[in-house]
Amino acid sequence: MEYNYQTPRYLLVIEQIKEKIQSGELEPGERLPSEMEFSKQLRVSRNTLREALRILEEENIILRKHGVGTFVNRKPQFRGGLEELFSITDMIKREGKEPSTEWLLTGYAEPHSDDREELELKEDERVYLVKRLRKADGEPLVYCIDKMPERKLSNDFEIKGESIFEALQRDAGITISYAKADINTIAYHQEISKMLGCDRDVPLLVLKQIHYDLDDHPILYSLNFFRSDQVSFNVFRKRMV
Amino acid sequence: MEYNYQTPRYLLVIEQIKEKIQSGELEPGERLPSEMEFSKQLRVSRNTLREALRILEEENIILRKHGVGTFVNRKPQFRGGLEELFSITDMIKREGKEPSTEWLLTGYAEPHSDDREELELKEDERVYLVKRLRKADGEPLVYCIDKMPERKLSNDFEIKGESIFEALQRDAGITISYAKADINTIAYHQEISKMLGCDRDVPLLVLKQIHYDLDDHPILYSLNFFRSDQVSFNVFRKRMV
DNA sequence: ACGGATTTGTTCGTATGTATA
DNA sequence: CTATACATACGAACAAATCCG
Repeated sequence: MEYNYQTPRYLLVIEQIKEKIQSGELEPGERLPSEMEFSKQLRVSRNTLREALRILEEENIILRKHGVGTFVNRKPQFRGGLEELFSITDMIKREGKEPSTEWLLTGYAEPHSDDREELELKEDERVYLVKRLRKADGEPLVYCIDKMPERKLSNDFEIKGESIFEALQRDAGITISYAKADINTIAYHQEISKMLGCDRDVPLLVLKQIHYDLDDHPILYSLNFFRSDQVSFNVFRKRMV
Repeated sequence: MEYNYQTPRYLLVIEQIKEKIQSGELEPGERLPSEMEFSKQLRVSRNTLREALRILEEENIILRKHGVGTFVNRKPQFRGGLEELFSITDMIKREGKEPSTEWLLTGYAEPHSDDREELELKEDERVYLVKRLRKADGEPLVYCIDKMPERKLSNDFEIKGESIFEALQRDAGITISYAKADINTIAYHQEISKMLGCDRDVPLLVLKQIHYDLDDHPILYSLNFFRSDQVSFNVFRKRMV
């Protein structure tokens, strides 16, 4: 066989695969054909294909799993700027998707030790607890736990189908002014991962926030669990010298 | 046996376990005794112990793995504020630990397609590539990949043992002024997780940053992979109405 | 709990084109 | 032109991880 070394064959294979992804022939998350089959399709040796895959993996375009297969990487499509308190509703709308919320639980509950500390609760004070699953076009995206100190709320405080910020404003006359956010990640959570409908190998981004009112009192303690294959956060960072 | 129902027994068990963690008898990451054995130790039934564990898991103090065991959760000890461009060295020093850096690679390399886009590279332009492993008291904490466009640097540009910001300032007269940061997470990375010495179930926090100079030109493209059991990020978020 | 099938990971051997001294 | 080194390309065999009945 004669070779044309103007451009090496594995580079051509890389372009072919990228094109298949661009054109939608290979969708994010989808499995590529097995190396054996794919190499026949593309009319190159398995080794040449593997060299292409090696580079695509380095470029973070595909993900290879030993004994399982090779997959097109999903890129997070929802992005939230962290400088501002973003509304998850807006984040979803910005992507042209339809936001919806599944209300799992509302009502008073006993606080955990964390809650007591973060919300500066008094002895025996309960919290108003809200658990929600928020979706984009019906696909679960975030699981939200929100807690508010009982004493800050009116007796008949209730939330139904509206934003928590709005309910606090209307029912208790409280304006949220800022929040301290903490970002972390967990590998997998039995319940939460299941509710979000994501596999064992999709970690969750955890956004833990304490919201304060205009008088710097802690009002709202939020835990948000985002699907990390759908969401990323971004920040503008200034250099202070 | 007579019971004292002033406080239910499982709450006492919770306190006992928390105390063991506080006192250091149980260390973060350590496995608790099996439920059978532990319940004998604490002189309660396995069910009572399980009720305590259920709550501790809900409070995120322990982690239970089906068929494996129960573990004390590690709390991230290193925290980085995202508003400012923090130095990882400072982040480590702030915790009273000794920072050190293992230089894995420095030199020119071919850019990936991402690099080309983010750094606005010219055709055939290479990047100066730095790979480092940064440690606290000898323990790996972050794996860093940094890339700079060739054309912005002097011919004899070289980095050895100093900060990249300093080297850019000294050798190329470039001042980094701000950065756009993107936060995400990946479940596991064969090489990187191994280098950081963390298990399959510790995800990595990924901080992807593009740094700009005073003229808003992209100068430095950084990928930082943090051990998520050691590090968390925090931000102060203002409400814009 | 086990075995077999599938898939990726690794390492050989071999051959050819390109670049350089 | 030769000798050498290197990157590219193909094929084959085996190891290791995973999946499924």
